[in-house]
Amino acid sequence: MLTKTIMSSTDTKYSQKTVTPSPAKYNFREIEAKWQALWREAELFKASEDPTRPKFYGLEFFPYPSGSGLSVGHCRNYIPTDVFCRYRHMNGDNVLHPMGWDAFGLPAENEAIRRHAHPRETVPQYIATYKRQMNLIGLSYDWSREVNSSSPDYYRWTQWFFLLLYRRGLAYRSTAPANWCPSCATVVANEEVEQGLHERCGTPIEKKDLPQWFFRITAYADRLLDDLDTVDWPESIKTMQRNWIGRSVGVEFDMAIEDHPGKAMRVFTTRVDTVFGMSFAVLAPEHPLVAEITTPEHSLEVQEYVRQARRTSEIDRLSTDRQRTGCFTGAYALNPVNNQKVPVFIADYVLLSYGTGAIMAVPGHDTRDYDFAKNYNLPVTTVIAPEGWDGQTLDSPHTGDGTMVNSGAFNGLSNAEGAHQIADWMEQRGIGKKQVNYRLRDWLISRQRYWGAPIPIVHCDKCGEVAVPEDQLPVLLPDVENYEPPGDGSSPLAGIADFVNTTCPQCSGPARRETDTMGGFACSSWYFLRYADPHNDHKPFDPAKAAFWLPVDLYVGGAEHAVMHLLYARFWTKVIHDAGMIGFVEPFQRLKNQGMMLAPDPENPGVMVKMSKSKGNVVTPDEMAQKYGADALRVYELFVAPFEDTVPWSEEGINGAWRFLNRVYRVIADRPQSWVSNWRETVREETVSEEARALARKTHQTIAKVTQDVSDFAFNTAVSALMELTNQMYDFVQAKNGLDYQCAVFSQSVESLIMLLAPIAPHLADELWAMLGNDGFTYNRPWPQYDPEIARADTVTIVIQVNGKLRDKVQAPAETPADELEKMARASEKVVAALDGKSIRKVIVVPQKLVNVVIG
RNA sequence: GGGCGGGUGGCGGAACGGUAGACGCAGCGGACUUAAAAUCCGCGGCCGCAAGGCAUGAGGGUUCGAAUCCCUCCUCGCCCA
Repeated sequence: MLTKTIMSSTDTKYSQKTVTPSPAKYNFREIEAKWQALWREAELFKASEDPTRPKFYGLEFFPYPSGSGLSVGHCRNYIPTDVFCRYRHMNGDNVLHPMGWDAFGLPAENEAIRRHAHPRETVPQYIATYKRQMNLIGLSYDWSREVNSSSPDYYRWTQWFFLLLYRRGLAYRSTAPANWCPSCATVVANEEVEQGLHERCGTPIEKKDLPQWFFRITAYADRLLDDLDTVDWPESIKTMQRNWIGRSVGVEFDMAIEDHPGKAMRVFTTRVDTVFGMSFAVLAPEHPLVAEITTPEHSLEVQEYVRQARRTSEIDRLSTDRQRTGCFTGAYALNPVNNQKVPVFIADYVLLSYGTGAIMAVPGHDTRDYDFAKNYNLPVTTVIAPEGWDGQTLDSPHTGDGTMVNSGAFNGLSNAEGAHQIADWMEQRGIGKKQVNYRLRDWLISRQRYWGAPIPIVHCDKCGEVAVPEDQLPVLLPDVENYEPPGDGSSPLAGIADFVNTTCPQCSGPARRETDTMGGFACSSWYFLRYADPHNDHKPFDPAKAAFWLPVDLYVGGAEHAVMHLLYARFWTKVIHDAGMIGFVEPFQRLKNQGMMLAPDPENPGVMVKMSKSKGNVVTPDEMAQKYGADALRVYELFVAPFEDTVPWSEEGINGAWRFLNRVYRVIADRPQSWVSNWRETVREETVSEEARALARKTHQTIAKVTQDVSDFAFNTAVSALMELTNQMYDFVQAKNGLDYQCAVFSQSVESLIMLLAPIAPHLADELWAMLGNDGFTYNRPWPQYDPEIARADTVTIVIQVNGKLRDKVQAPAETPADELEKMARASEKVVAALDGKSIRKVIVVPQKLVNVVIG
């Protein structure tokens, strides 16, 4: 009886209860250590830059090295990307596959504070662990290009890019209510707020007015949207980005306020086609106009409502299953298209931060307005008639398309056409203006934290805000013992006099340094460029080198970064392009998101949850490499499910992968004498027997299948094809009855299997290749090519159906013509039996596949 | 509430509109073994002695033929609210 226990990584002795694979003949520990050393010695994965060959740049998301190290869950990203890079190299590409560390930022700092250890100490330790684990599972990184975002020779250039954005008017400082995380004691970007909570620590986000640095990403909103059409990304990620940018086209217009000459409320609407159906108007409670237009008799009530709204989170305010509340201001506004007087309300479902913070309300055609109107007994007018409308007021809002009614001169038009005409008409008469609105806000980059790149700005009483000259970069992060955030909204750097006090680069007078640091997303917005030229002391990168390697051909990481990192990196890329440093506008050509790895939740038996240190259900690659080998871990992670799918961890599964590798090892290593290195010269004349032809056919089919599957990221079916080939090689060997033999056909299969397996289980592949007397690494061998002639089946099974139901099967030569197949089907006893007096109405023939006899 | 994905054996999963369940895990039977492990061979959706029938979340539709395409519904996951 096999039972599994998860061992701690320090426990090298197996308990009696664990699955203990017999070492058999496949000594993976020895083999893997040996080949990893040889690869390192040969600098095998150092990127070559041969201009006569194509380039391939494969990259994983910039990892933040955490104290818990890598789990087998993280490997679902690294292993497939590694397979792909190795595959491209065997196809003759110059391959760049670099790795580095997103070491600045909140996670590293918070972890350091929790452990009472300085990030300067902990980060290098964590990096060493990650690096050791990555090498342990055989990842093919060019470590000579390793970067670390917290190192001055890296963040010097992050600061350089900050100044580039600053010079181009894309970085600015402004005081605005910002998302404040009280637990992290810093402001954070919109993108880091999830359901009103800080996505890093789960603390409810508050609003705080502080002077903050922003990047003007909104200036690039249209390009960020449009260029999505040019990249090969999962459609879901593109949709998320489009939604996040949230472009909406509409009309902005002013409404005069009765008894307040000169005052107007400006509203934004995406449904100007419904403007004739306006029955009231709504201001956001925080709107500055509220105080000015509220009549004395409504003043108390309005003030109370505003207080309440300020206390309510945006999530609640926008929630659809909440009662729509509001409060009448006593004021009236004029609808400019028909001069109708409408009451002005405040309501918390209107947000000051979106559009103009004021809306026209059309209860006939908007659900929220409708709910509100019902609560406050406001009139509902139908202006877009659904098909077959009987002229009665509808008892639910009609939000779809229709024909315009009750809309003056525009009656009878389709609402789509009406929207255009009304917008034009309003523009002509100077009433309104077409306007594009975005949900996207500028990117808040300031952090009141220690562990980040200091913002390279100096504040001078005389000169104001002054950029630190480029030759004075980097602005070094001071080495201090105490870096806990003071919590009052100032940065820990603000308390360090040596850092703060400086001279103005312009007038040389006394000045103060900016004490905010940049959020971690700045570092990860350009690291993929640095890998092209990681040691450049004069520039962030040499444009020629960037032109050679970029854009990234394949970018692999978790879908959780769908918005933040990917949007920011795209933005910086466009800015760097506009500055003339690169020739492309999208950094990542092809994007892939791996699925999560789940593990049992120790607190809820039977429930699978994401593997995490806090849950205590982490399985490490170290344990698995020790027990089954890195190659088995790689095979298992590739085989278990499609790359994008979430899967549960299973130790039985990796045991199966290990068994497969043993079968591969034995089928080759048990009969080295059967290997003929010159099989190419004799293989044709040898494939005369049916079994030899079958093996040759299977081999070439497998080459075709694995090549296609790896290109498509369908690693699970690629592995299963290799298993099938291995099984058939055993069949072939058994047919040889254990005799000593030399065989070109078998050698062809052996070599193909080794090479197809090389990106997947590289240690074993190199070992087997060397065992057969060959020199060098499989990494440097050409990828096998298949011959469609040999791969083609010469006999096929033809399925015979009657009325679409399977009735019989016959074997036929692949090239049997359709009329011949039909004859065979009509002759089938099963067909004759099914006919039973009925007549054949039709016969469908699909050559090489089936015949369907339709009777009735 | 909206958007995007999924629902196929005991389990992970295969399947250009054309033999549903490849490959693997677990299971069962056998060989080898003093015994076990490992390995090897074989069996395996459900009902039925069989012929055959029923099967890809449920129900409709298109088609000679649907896991696959269309509609309605149920359900799970992710993202946005």
